[in-house]
Amino acid sequence: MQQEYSPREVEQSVQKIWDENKVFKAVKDTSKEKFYCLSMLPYPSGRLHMGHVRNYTIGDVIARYQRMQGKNVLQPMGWDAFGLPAENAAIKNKAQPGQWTEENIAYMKKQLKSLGFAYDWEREVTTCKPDYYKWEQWFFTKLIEKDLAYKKTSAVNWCPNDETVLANEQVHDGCCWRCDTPVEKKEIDQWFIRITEYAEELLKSIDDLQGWPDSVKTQQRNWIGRSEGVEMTFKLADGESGESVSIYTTRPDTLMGVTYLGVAAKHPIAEAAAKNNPELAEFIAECNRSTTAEADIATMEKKGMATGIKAVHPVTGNLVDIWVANFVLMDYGSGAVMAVPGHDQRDWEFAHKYNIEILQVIEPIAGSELECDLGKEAFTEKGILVNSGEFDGQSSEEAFDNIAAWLTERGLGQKQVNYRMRDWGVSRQRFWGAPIPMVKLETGEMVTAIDFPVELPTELKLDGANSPLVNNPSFQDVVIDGVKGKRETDTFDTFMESSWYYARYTCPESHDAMLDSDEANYWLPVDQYIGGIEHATMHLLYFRFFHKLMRDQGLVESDEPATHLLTQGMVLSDTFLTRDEKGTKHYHSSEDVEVVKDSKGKVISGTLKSTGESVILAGMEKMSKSKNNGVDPQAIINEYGADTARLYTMFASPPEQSLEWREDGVHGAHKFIKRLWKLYVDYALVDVKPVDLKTLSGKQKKLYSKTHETIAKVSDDYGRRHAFNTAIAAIMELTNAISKFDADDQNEMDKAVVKHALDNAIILLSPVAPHMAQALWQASGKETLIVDQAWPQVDEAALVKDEILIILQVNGKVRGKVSVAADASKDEIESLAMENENVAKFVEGKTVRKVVVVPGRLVNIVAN
RNA sequence: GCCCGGGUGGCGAAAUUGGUAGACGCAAGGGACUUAAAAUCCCUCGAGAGAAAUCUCGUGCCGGUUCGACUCCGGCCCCGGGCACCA
Repeated sequence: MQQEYSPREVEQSVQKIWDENKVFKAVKDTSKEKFYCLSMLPYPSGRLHMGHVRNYTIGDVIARYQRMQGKNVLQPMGWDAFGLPAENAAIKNKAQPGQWTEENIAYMKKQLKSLGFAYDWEREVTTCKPDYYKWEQWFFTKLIEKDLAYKKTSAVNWCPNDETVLANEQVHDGCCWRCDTPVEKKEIDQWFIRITEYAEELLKSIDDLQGWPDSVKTQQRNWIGRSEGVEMTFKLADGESGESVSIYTTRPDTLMGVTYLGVAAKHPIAEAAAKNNPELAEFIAECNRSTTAEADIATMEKKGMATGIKAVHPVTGNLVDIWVANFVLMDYGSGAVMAVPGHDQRDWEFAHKYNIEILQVIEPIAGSELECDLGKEAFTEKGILVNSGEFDGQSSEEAFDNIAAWLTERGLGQKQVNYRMRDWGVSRQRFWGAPIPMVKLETGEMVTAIDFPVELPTELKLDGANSPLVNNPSFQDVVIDGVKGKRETDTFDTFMESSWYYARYTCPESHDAMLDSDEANYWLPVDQYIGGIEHATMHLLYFRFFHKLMRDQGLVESDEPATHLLTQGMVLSDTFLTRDEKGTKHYHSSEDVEVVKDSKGKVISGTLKSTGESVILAGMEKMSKSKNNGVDPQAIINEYGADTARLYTMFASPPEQSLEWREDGVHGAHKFIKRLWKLYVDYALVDVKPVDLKTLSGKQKKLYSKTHETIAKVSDDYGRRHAFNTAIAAIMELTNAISKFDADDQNEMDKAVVKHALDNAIILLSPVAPHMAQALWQASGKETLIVDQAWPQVDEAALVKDEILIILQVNGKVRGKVSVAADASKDEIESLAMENENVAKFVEGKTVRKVVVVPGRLVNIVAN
């Protein structure tokens, strides 16, 4: 055994043992409790980043801990291999996206292996391979059969110059990222999956997700956005051609306050009105010069223009103007809204701007402190109806039901439950994705493909912005039952692949079915899912939805894909920038910056090493290429080893918080490993007798108790709290106690207590730093692997305390401390408190009003 | 704009159910070892006052509840994540 810690040698030799013995191969075994530990699969962008290291270390610590609890653990890994970056790289390098992706996977796999994660690599899934996506295509055709998938028109970002569809990411300040042309909205035919059919179940079963964070569950509830309201129609005024306008409102009680209707620029009424109205046509064109991103739409200036068309108020018969409004979306609801400026703030602002009548139809309940001044703002609370004819005097709640009933009787509307969530658009006009398995026959009929996979050509001709699948006869031309047809050239949204990969891991070798139900139902649901908080709604909702779809297809039995979820925070790092004459920002790597610290060590300024120019300290930001503040995990692994990288990322902050990367901290983690290594090697081959609590001396008992307190703390932190940072802090405390313990070479029991503490320290640390723990384990002569070692049991007797420290307070302020027998009575504690000199000083001259005794903790004397 | 988080020493953080604010670590300062540096080891380390005991202040800001608030409630400020074609 080496006296000095050498991570490179240790890690290589330990990884070799794991590989050669297939230590992490997972096999179904009904005699054991299973534990499926899953980290979100990476997009193969080229190299691992620190976010990956953090995500996968969290998963690995949990997986190894659960294995040592005796469970049959499955921890797989794979690649979310379709996506936009491969297309961009392919166009840039004039190469095939598949080849670029494969090279990235090979490199990143090597990096993952060097970090020592306990993956069963035999289950590796790569989503761009036909044997994976063919089942997704097959499944889509099942959804078509059940009418859970359909085609409709929907808006995309369109660059009129390049004549191509742009992702939101490819739109910069409303313009195309390539040619800077202002982006327009364009309606095109696309495929959708009816997630709204499952909205109610997706909402209700959130309550069953007890192991999911509340923040994610709340975000999902709000995303689904269930509301109860009334759907109703406004007929167009006499003499107007066209149909009626359908709207939905959650406030039918304010119906009498409607003074106008708002419709989307793409609404048929708006388009019809624009035919003879060039000014309106120009306004509609202006509305279409925007992106499809909701954040853009919600923050843009609210604008509108009257169409000149009027609708009839269903109750009063009054005529109300129909306006085109840029904040009404065609893709959401019916593309029209009723506007009540008296009781909706956005409508109020719009009415003010365009001088539209503002009516009060709700007043505050008598005696309430709410103010209603429609000259200042809308009154949006519920209250009592006024100016509402036969509904006057009713409460908002009563009027909701009565107005709904009134409309229902006359066939003008009815109560309806609505969801904010929209159907899932899965069409992408891209070439690096799974082809959507649909065929348009020459008869005009749209049919599902019958042959799977519908394979993506491996040699794609890239000659510009358009998809090489379009106008590509060798891909598109097909004959189904003797009828010629052309294949769909859109590919699937990559969220499709990442919605079911977790199930495929359970049976990656299943060649005649999407899933092998025996395997899937043994391993599923996932017991612990780990990934970034940024996936709280979209991915994690599609993931839940797909599981229910697969259940209803008879592929799995459970209702939810994962029982526990851990969402890890981002990895941030120092950002440095300079500005040129134009004010353009230039980001600089920390390696190129010389920092200046004040006397307390706080960084106060910095200069560029090359030119001496002073830099702006832009604070901690998410590591990214664009900010030039990324730290390459490979450099850390090369310098300090994988165990240090793992230890630092687990110690620096709790997993759910963002992690601020500091090289200094990495160094500190490395120092701790070296210290524990040194302590251990001296004792590695010391042969000791078993420890018996009853015969221990005071100092021995203290270390033995500390050992068992640490076991209890670390077990709880790993298993229940996922507080890896405090678990490591506890192991550090134990290590400090070991090094302070002055063992007598001649005292057998001294050595036994120290060895006991050291053995436990490395077992407890092994999920985080598995290589060094295994190497030390071997060094002490053990032939089994530390990962197969049973997790240590707490000796409860060692936790029993004879004396307890009691805090003495006067009026809530600490005035002293006293050690009392663990079984001291309240009265005894109270009198001990009164005897304390400092306490007496503060009570003197005052009357004791009350004494609060919290057993085992404190005494608070209230006196004045 | 809407939804969800977060804000504690010079820094990362801890305080698990309302009960000692700052565990553990980094940086910094002092010391030991060394020709020297690195490495390692020891000591100090929220601010202010004091020789010390100890006292006062202190968890983004303002207010409230409580014997007692980092923790609960109301209002505000700032930072981050998401908003449906980045993944």
